Amino acid sequence: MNFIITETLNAIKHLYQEDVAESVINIQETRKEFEGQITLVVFPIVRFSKKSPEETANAIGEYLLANVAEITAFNVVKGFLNLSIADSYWLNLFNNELLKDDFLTVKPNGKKVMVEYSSPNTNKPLHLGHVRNNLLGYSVAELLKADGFEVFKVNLVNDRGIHICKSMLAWEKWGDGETPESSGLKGDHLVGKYYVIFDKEYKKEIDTLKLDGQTEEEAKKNAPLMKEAQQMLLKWEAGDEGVIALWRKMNGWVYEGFEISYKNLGVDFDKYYYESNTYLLGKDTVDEGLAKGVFFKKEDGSVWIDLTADGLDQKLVLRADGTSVYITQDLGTAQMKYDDFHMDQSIYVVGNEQDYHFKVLFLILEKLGKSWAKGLYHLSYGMVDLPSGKMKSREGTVVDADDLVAEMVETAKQKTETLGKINDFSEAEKAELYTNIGLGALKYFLLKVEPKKRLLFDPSESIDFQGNTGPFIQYTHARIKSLLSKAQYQAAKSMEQGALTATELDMIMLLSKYPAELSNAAKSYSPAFLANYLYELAKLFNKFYHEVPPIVKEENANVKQHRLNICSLTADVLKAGTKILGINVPERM
RNA sequence: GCCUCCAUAGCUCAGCUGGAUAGAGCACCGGUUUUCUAAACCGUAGGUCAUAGGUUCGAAUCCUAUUGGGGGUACCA
Repeated sequence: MNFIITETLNAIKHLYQEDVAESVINIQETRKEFEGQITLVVFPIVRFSKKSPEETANAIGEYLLANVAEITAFNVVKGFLNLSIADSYWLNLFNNELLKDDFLTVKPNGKKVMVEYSSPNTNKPLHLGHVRNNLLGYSVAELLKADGFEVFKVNLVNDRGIHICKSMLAWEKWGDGETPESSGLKGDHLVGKYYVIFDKEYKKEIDTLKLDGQTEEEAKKNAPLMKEAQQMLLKWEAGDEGVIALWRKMNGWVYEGFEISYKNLGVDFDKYYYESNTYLLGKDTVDEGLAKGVFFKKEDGSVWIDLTADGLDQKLVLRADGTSVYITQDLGTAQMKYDDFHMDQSIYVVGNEQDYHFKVLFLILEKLGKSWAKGLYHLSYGMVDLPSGKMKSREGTVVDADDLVAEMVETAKQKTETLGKINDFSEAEKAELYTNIGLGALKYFLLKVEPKKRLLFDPSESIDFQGNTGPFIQYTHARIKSLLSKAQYQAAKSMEQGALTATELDMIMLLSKYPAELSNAAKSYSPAFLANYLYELAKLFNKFYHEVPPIVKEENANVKQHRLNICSLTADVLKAGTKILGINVPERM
């Protein structure tokens, strides 16, 4: 559409002897209720033409009609100049640009980006909140890959700390030797069970202490279980063999469980980092900061940074006893990750409850003069809430990831069976299809919403399979594939030179926007933009499909080839786009 | 208290860097299958874009304040 901008600039120069900036030219798609495809908003030009909007629009319209071959007509509504572009222009665009092999691919841009996501605690199974994180992280990584980046997906596993010791302690006390093998419970669920047991027993102790006259705060601190857990953490840090062995065993169970969950969700990682290896990092960075005068030491020996000039607070970066806090570790880990990969950008996919933390972290790294600090980005996403409020692992008010996936697949199975279209599938093919549809529904449901918005999930209302959903897009793809196969489609340019139907034209315009939509989604780190585009495309295709007479029976070979080309490209775009969302589109469903 | 994010149809969400009469899906009501997959298509209905100001030729969009909700807030991660 660049030629319209150029020609409009020419028009203004010719008509009003003004050289105006390109930003003055405001082009948009023509609204459906008016004639034309491209609309020039003339209000910004009025101050140069010194004429009324209508007069200006008409003058520019006349000029464009006379001087630009592709423009076949125009009309003016208030300050809007609606331009009709020749069908031949759209057909050429379609045949020469959109049908090129590289239409769906972007050249490598030579930049490296790291996406850190998932980052689970090893004391409980994944729940719906983690699912959002995983799908978002995976999808953003794929999005950046599709936009030309070299991408590293990493998972920083929180495998140590007091919360891990809680489930270890509870298992030791009440586990009675239970293992995933002995009870048949998935490893992460088994460990999670003891985390809950700890909490329950801990609360009992608190209640008892409170009856003895202690305050809530005192009781929390003095509860024997908590003291024991803290003892255990000290032992762990001291390298106590028994504790380490137990820790290895239970973490091993969790990893086996996570492996399954990750596989079911279809997410993967290029590298795992473990906090048990990184929790001591960052002290060098603290020294560096002190040497550079970025940090300062208080009388008690604790190290701080003063960010009040930046509108933030004073922040502790090292405790008086020399032990790390969360941010100490993150400073060190950030350095290590950069040393490992030398990436240009680094994305942290972490919930919005940590907005402040990352603001501080990035600011500190910048103040330390890290050249790579400007490439850091916190992809903050909203929590997934239930109608009853926040999900809490300890209280058992969570939607379990494994259960949810299983439910979705089961629903897909029931719906598919009811429709009875795939009775000739093998059992394995059926199972694969149910998985793809169930997960397609779940993934689309979570990804179509802008990341930063909080998400409400009502377990009593099942996720839809109709309308603006994953299965709708999958269905559209399957339908096209079936059509192409019936028509024995062969890829080739068509010689069609006739008139386009309105919907055909809309299809070409919408298809042509794919690269820009992709790139915009990548720049915004928002799979939601892509998801919404794909939905729009599928929806428009279904309208097109319904409107045109059966293509398979079309007698005009050029028209037939042309329409099949539209179908084929639509299927390709849907497939490429959904792949980025982690959704598989079936050939039949 | 302070910081920050959010608020659009009964529900779940779109609405890109300000542009024409604010759009989808679900749910509701009605229609479409001797024609390429009806998980589809077409139609009816549904709105004071939280509220009040401001900037602008023009505001759901930008600014300020207020209300409501989420999150954070110096030794948890």
